[in-house]
Amino acid sequence: MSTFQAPKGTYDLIPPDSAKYLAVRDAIAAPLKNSGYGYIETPGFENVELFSRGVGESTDIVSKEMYAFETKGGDKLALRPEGTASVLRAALEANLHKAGNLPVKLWYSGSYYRYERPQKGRYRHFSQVGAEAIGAEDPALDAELIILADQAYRSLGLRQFRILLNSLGDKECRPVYRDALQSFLRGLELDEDTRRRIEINPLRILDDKRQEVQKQLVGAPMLRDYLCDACKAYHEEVRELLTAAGVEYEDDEKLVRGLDYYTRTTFEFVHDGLGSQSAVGGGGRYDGLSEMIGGPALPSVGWALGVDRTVLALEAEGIELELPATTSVFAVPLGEEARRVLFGVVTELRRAGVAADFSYGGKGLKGAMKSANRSGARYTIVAGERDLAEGVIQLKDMESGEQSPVALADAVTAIRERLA
RNA sequence: GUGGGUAUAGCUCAGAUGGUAGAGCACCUGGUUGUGGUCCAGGAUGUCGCGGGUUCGAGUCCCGUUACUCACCCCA
Repeated sequence: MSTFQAPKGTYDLIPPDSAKYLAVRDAIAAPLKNSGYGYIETPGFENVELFSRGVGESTDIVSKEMYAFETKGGDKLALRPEGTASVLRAALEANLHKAGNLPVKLWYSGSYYRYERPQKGRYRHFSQVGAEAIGAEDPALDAELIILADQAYRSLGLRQFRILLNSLGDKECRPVYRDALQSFLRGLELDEDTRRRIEINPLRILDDKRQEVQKQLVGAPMLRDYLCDACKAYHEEVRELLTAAGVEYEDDEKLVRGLDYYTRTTFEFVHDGLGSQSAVGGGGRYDGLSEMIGGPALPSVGWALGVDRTVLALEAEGIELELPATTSVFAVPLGEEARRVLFGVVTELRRAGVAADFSYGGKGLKGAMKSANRSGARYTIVAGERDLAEGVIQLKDMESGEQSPVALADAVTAIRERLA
């Protein structure tokens, strides 16, 4: 313990748990890499205006939770609270949409920042893997993304997650619904904060978790009844494609996302073993976002999955990922000469692609063997004066405890054969 | 931002009614002067979150404070 500790709402990823995070990121990315998505990396901070216009001034993310600051040069920046606006900005800036190959499909992995009260599954610095398909209006694209997320979760062994699906309508039909909903909500008994939300983001009130609120929402106008024919047909096609792919989902008319840019298809992946922060991933279509940030019309769809929450979900289901042992061979030297010789063998092994480690710090044999054991290595190589005089090193199988001499000259080859 | 809970060894936690601390695991040493994991024997470890108060005496009671945590809210 030093004088300092990680700031509120943040945590350090340390071994051995950190290996799980790497594995989860890889597992989520794998289906994307396999489906035409290219990797993109954008800065950790952006012009604050990108988020206030893109994500929406009315959202909590922008109005209350953004780490915004001014630089010495007077630029107004913000740590990114989400990925979609940045990725779209970068794609537009690089003119990826003009290369004549729409949709532009991108995936990313990184850290995001929101100033919130921390709790289980909710941190001020969190990690997401995301995917965006920019510049095409095609229900198959919406379906593809949902299917790929489903595939990612299943490849990790997760089973107890649900996919919630809804359509938010488009710029034709949503405003009509919004008016109807507002009229309805204004007649209810609600607290001040919620009343304010009627005016800025009425749809959000639908998924308020408080029972006294939910009771009053009985009989509220439902978006489904207001969807225009185009939105209805589009949504129906997404549903059919998912069903044909064998992906199970639940229609949830109250599913609303907290970012203003979403239109039409919207979905959320929830896990019931996580307590309050049950959404492990979410996304949807954002056909208007490009124009909102000054670009051309580019209908797009995307999602982001929370790495931290996915790890929590794995723990909730009691899933242990099968992670390969980090070290295959551990070297234990006895004496100075052996130290030089075995260090050379370790270097050769590593160059040959074998995960090898060495007993550093001049430990005694007993302590060095203990380190060998803790490393998880399948084999330990031991050598002292006696062995070197005979031109051999001892190769010990840590599982069986059996040990046999191997000629030093072809030790690397012999070890590789054993490991194969 | 609002409400609840918790804070004791590296970790997980026990310490009724106030009498200055304990377990399990982990760790270290030895049994094995060239062998880990198992087994046996032994050992070290704490400003009891921090500050103040009550008391002859506070890990225990009271006040404050900080951190953590869960829920609301929000969302990945």
